[in-house]
Amino acid sequence: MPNQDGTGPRWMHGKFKCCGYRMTKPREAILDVLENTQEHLSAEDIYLAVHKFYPNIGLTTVYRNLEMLVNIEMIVKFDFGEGKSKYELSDHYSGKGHHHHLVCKECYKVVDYSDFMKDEVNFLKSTEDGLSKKYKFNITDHLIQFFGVCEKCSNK
Amino acid sequence: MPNQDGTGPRWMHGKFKCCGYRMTKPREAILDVLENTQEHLSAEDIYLAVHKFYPNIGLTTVYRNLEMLVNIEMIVKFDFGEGKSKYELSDHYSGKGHHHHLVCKECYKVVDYSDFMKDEVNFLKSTEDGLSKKYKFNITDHLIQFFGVCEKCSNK
DNA sequence: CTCCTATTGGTAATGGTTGTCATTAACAAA
DNA sequence: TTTGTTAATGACAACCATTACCAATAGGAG
Ligand SMILES: [Mn+2]
Ligand SMILES: [Mn+2]
Ligand SMILES: [Zn+2]
Ligand SMILES: [Zn+2]
Repeated sequence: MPNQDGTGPRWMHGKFKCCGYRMTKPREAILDVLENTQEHLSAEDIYLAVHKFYPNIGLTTVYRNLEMLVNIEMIVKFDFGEGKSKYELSDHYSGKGHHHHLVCKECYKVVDYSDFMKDEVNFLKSTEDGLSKKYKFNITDHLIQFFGVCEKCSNK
Repeated sequence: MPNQDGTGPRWMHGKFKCCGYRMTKPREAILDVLENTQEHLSAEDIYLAVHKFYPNIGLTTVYRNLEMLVNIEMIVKFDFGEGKSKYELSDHYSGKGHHHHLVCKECYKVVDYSDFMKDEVNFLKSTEDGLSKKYKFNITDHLIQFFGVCEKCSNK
C-alpha cells in the first residue's frame, strides 16, 4: 500500500524532519505496512510485505529503520517469547490506544486488550510512584503481559 | 558450592524422581549456583560458575537443563531486553517469594520488588478473571516489569 | 542544480540457542 | 554388588535473528 492517494507528503514527514531524519521510501513503506495491519509483525514479516512493493529494499534496512522508529517512539518493540521481536505502531499513532497483551504460550497468538484499564491505571500510577521513590528509578515505561493457552490450543 | 555438607540426597532429589528425571551432577550444580545468588543469571553465567567446580560440564548441558528446570517450574526464565535470557529460582524455592522486576534500560540492572503487592494482587485477580472469560484464555502466568533509568545511569 | 552526508543494500560476521550423535552414567532390578 | 536399560551428557556443528561493514546512492538544504 505505498502512498495510495499520491497526495504528497505523508503525515510522518513532519516528525521525521523535526528529528533530523530524512523521509525515505523504506521508512514510508515500513510505516505503511504497520498502519495497515492489526497484527504484531516481526522484522521479516515487514520485510516481506515491503518487498512486494519495493523488491529492492533490504532486510538490513528494515532492521535499521525499525530501531530508529522505536527510538523516536513511533513504534514499539515487543518480545512475546517467540524468539523474535514483534513491532506495532505506538499508542499515539495506532488508533488502538494504550493496551496490553494476552499471549498464547502454544501458538503465540496475541490479543490486544484495553479492558480493565481503570484498575490498571490506578495500579500503575501508585506502583510507579512508589517504585520511583524507593528505588531512585526514573520510570518511563511498563510491560504487562498475561500468558496462557487460547481456546483453540486447549482443544487439542 | 557443590553439596557443602555431604549429607546425601539433596532437597531437589524428590522432585526430580517424581517427575521421572534422574539426579545428575550438572543439575545439582546448576541449582546450587542459583541457590547461592541474588542475581538474575544468564545461561553462560551459570555455565561459568558451574565450570569452576566441574570443568567438564558443557554449555549445551546447561541449556538443556535450564529448559527442563523451567518446564518443571523449579526455575523461571526472563527476558529483560538484553538479548539473552536470565534465570532465577521460582518463587517456591527461592525465599524471595513472588516479586516483579524493575529494569534499567541503560545498564540492565534488575531490581526485585515485592512492595505494592496488595494493589498488584487485586489488580491481577480481577484482570485475569475478566480476561479469561472474555477471551476464552486459560491464563497461567503474568509478566509485570517496569522500565526506567537507575540512579547511577541518570548521573552520566 | 550541486554538494554534503544520511541512508541504503549486499554480504559477512556475531552471538545466543538448538540439533546431532557417539559415549557415559543413573538407578531399578536382580 | 553386578547388570541392563536408557536418560543424560559433552563436543561440535548448525541455526537464525540481529548487527557490523563499506562502497554506492539519493534526500533535501542552499
Ligand atoms: Mn498490541
Ligand atoms: Mn527476580
Ligand atoms: Zn494458542
Ligand atoms: Zn542503570
